[in-house]
Amino acid sequence: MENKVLIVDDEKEMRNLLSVCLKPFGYVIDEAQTGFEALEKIIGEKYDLLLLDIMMPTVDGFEVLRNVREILDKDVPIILLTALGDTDRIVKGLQLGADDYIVKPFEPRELLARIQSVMRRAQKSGVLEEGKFSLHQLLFEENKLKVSYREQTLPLTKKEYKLLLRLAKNSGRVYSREQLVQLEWEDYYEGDARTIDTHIKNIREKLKAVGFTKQIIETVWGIGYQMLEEDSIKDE
Amino acid sequence: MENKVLIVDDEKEMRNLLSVCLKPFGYVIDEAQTGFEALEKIIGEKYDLLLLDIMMPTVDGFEVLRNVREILDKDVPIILLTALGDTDRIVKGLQLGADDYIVKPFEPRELLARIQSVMRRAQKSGVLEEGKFSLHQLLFEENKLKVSYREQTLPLTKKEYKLLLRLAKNSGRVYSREQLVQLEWEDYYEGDARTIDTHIKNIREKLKAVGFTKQIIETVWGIGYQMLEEDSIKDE
DNA sequence: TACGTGTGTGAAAAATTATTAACTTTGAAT
DNA sequence: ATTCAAAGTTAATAATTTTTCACACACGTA
Repeated sequence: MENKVLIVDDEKEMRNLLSVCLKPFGYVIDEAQTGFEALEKIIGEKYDLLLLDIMMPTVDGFEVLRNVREILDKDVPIILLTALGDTDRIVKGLQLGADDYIVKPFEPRELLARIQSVMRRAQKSGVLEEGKFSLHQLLFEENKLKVSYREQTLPLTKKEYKLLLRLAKNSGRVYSREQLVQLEWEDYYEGDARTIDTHIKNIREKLKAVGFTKQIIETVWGIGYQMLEEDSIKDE
Repeated sequence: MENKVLIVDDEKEMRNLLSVCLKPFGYVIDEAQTGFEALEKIIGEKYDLLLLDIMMPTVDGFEVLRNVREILDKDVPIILLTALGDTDRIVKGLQLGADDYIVKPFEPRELLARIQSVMRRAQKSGVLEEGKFSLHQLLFEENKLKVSYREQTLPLTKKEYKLLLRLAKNSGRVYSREQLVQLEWEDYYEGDARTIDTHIKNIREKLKAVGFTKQIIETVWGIGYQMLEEDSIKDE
């Protein structure tokens, strides 16, 4: 597989140096001398990595970074080229969404290591989309411990979230209060299982608060609670 | 695909009735008259579903249920056959790990619906194994919001968990305090980003408390924090 | 319809978690 | 070696979450 790298730096020497370091490892190099040129190239082509000098005349690295992240290519890995000790710019760059930075002058070995690391991560992050699912129009994002309905996030507490997640992941299954308490609470729980009632109540309330009115958490009289299955026409 | 069902009931009539209900839908039926016989059969063969009468002489349904769940087949779907209004036994049964129950006398239509529902769930639950990963010998179980090291669960609070999860899922990436605060906290956060320091400290402490001594959360001086990548030999 | 339980609900109490602030230690740069 | 700023640490305070309790209400049964 061929990785295309765009080197953005106003100094020709630096571009050459980077280029020489990378070519032996099979990277396909493209260069831009100004921020403006870089943006043009990125519009025209899909790169696998950007090596971006911060300090350049007119359109500087931040400008490029911002444009790329906001419009052009939200996900391309970006490594900043910075001057030694310039922590202010590094922090700013990382905050703008750069993936990593490297200080000039750099060890070729380190450059390679960082590039590989960043690109490895970029590949993983595609898979990172897992853990999302939706049920009854509710969107569950497990990575963020977030449940939302039409863009509105439910402000769930930890226990509420766990409870709702379990019910959702096992929709259709009936749980007794005792089971829920044992399953979700660390270790063994001595107290009153009716604390579940209160949590259920609060969850239902928070659902209503975002405009979600369907009663998806059902009370099973004498037994406990269950979340309705997606397609269920209430049985019994 | 052929689904094998074991019907466990001491009354021949009931076994026949169930059998007649299910056969037309392609289920392959096997029967056991006693709890003991049921256990023998389950040892000898893999079933896709158990229909289990609770009240039987000698070895009752609970006994069978317990044995199956603890030793023989932890995951086979089990539907209890119970008498009307016998909520005590139903609750106990569900607590012992039954998936559902049906009261005698039952509607064939309902029986079928419940069977299908339970089996659909059983298939899903295989996929439910997602969201587990490990890093540096730490086991992350996103479904349970749990992180553990050698079977010991870290008693993390919600924010600690989120923080650790994010760092872990993006190991190698450096985050500034500001980024972490924005990413993990709902809405916008006005306060001091150094609250992150305290959280990091507490996480590190909890890691030590379970005997995990490697320093995987690194401080990047002047910038923020990062989790080491799995295989990284500390660069720079 | 009346009864005995099981559940919904609101608010107080208890417990836990998150943040802040002050102080100590560490690291980088001169 | 000295200095300054950043990070570690601790403890107090603030905020939130969780549990409990009491009472109202609903459900199934006689």
